[in-house]
Amino acid sequence: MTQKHDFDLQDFLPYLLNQAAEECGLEFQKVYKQRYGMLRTEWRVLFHLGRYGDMTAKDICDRARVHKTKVSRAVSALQSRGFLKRVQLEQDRRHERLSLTPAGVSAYSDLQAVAADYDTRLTANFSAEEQRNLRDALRLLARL
Amino acid sequence: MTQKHDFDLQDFLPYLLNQAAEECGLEFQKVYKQRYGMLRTEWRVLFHLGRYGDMTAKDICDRARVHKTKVSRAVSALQSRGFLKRVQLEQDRRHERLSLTPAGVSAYSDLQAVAADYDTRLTANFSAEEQRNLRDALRLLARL
DNA sequence: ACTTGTTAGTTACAAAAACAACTAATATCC
DNA sequence: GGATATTAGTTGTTTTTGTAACTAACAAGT
Repeated sequence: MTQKHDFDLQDFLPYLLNQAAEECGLEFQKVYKQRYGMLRTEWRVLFHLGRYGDMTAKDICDRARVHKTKVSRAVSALQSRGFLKRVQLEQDRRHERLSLTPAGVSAYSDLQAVAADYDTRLTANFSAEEQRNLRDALRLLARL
Repeated sequence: MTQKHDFDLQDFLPYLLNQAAEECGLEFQKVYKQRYGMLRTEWRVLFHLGRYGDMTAKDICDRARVHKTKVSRAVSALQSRGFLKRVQLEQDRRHERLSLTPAGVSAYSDLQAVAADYDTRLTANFSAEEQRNLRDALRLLARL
């Protein structure tokens, strides 16, 4: 019986993407975990608010493509640790505007700098054009 | 106070990689989940054995960079559903050689074809050179 | 032979994620 | 105005993962 072996697992894009994402995520994860005890979704919520300004949990769900239960729990955790505060909107009391506290802003600034650094290091071996092509391709694949 | 906003979250490579991996993994995941009730690690173990031939759990751990507990559970699950069998090696009874059953080979063939198809569709919008560059970059980032 | 160390794999328990069911507020249709 | 549907967000339960401790087999030095 002859096997086909059309392609290698290492050439399968979903697999490759996953391996790369896992490898690249690890180091940064250590930082926000050890320095602030944050989970991945918590860091993402923090980053959204820090980078794009106040918004509701729903906004974050849509922008980051994270399920609302994950965001809900991340928001609770961040609030209980004093990184953000919630204000119910008067015009529609279902929504609540989330905004970072000074501690939140400070954590964001710190982590954002680490992230920027790390990103630079990750792509140090790529030319400017290669970097652009890579990010373009990834954005396309991610439908962002 | 002026914010720096060095970069966008969507330009942060670990984030981008993650979003792309998640998006691209979804569709294929549905297939192996619905068609064979497999988990991600189970599909990977199946693929390793189908594509690269019999090997031990440890070999799979090393090649796929998966923790041994995950592989152990995946192997048990695949075995209990009749997709693979284990044979303890005589020269060293700590090892066991894993090999696919006919049902396992059949599932592999099927899923492998689906994967090949899907990969082709994913990269349909890229030129041959762009595809090569993308995979090269990802392999580099994944340290594969 | 016998302590010490290492390796392959499993098991048990804790953390995190996925999924579904729920509440409360608003919108819509009759 | 009142039943019905939607929407934002939460809570509870089940899967899945991560971590650490464990067993069994072997290796190596003394």
